[in-house]
Amino acid sequence: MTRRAYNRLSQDRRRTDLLEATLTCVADLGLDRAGARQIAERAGVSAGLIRHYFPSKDEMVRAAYAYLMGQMTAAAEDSGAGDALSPEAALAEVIAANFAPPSLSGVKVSLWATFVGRVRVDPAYADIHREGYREFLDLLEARIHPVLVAQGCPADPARCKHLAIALNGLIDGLWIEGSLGHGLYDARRLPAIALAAAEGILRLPDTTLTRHLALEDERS
Amino acid sequence: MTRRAYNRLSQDRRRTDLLEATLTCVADLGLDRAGARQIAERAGVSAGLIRHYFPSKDEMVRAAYAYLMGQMTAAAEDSGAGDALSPEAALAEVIAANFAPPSLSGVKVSLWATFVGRVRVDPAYADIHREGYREFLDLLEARIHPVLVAQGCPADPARCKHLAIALNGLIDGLWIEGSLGHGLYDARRLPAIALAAAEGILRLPDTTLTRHLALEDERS
DNA sequence: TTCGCTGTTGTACGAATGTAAAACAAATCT
DNA sequence: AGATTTGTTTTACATTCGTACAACAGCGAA
Repeated sequence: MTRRAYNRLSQDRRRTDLLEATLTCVADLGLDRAGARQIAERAGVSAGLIRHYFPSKDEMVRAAYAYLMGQMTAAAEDSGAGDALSPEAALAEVIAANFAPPSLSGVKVSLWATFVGRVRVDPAYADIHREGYREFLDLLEARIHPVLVAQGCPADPARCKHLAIALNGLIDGLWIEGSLGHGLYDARRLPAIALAAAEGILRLPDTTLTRHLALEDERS
Repeated sequence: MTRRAYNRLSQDRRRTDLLEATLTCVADLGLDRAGARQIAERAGVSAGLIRHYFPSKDEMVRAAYAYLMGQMTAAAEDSGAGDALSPEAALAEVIAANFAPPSLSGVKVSLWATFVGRVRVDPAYADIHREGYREFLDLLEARIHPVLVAQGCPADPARCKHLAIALNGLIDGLWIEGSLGHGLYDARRLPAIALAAAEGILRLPDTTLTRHLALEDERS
């Protein structure tokens, strides 16, 4: 029997190919059915190669989780940091970005949930999760503070942190249910719902954040 | 070799034993390592018995998810429905119940997340999830409406629904992060954070909900 | 060109998986 | 008490899993 033709790829390229194939398989099949052979096939590679890049399949899955979280937090940190926006617009953009593609994605939520299911059991997953959560919390806090001072609201660190925790909860919960697409309501209303709720949580005047909705629609 | 001693149980008892063993195994080991043999052992039963109660192991896992969601929604519907509380106190209780045991639980979040990870791929999981989500949404809406009218706020159905969606997101997100116990802040502050944020989302005066916090502490 | 290196494939193996079906025992019925 | 039913265990089997390892092939260096 003749061997399969193949071409050598750079280490980094092959590695991320494997990681992305892992994510695709986990999202499509679930953690239990995402076997080494299927991941390798999806990456266009034979199964034995996995052990050449990762000490074990479990470690590869862990690395895939870290890879996913890295992508997501990087995307979050990019949003609302572009030009010199007003503090209110920047905060609104960070919030609203979670309710439009690519953040709003059934695949991403499936992966996120699958991995979160292991946080309690596997310390490595717990570390990755904690790190991602902390980064997003810090980002929110940094975006909240200037808005509060600009609006003349109390902005002591303790209050900012509590508000960031609440805002993060709101975003997470809405993002999950919205991305799952259960069809109980129109997901296109999520940005408006989220921004209005954020206004309330921060005790800002009406339309302080929601008035930046139309701008984003025009820009896209 | 002598056979194992055993005693017959009622069908319902054996069934729920198997379902609870399934949940324990999934929470402790993850979906992939929760094998039929381990679940059976945890239920004090031999592996072959599973097929006597469920057409397949996958169907048993699905049934375990439905069982878990049934427990959780039943617990949610009980909270704040006891005696003749004020609308504000009833709403506060429904919200705060999510941030104290038994709702606030690492095991429950792990299970919830693990199963949500299959929603996108398996329609049976999607149905169970949608049903539980809808029920909690309806419960929140029913608790929100009387508060709004009592406070003289606008309470049309569309607004109530949007507020329920936002409030559910807030609760879900805070519940997840709080139950995972990442140690980034003291989880005992969650009820206060959640109630204050809910006040803001509903645009209620300060302490409308939070003043019911002390009462709950005293009662327990 | 030839050599050496290493990324890659193919195969093999033990363990674990879900499931089927036979053997058995405990309760129920007559 | 004996017969019957059925909940339960046991054994068996085909499959799949993760992994180890030897063989091979592409590529740069000499």
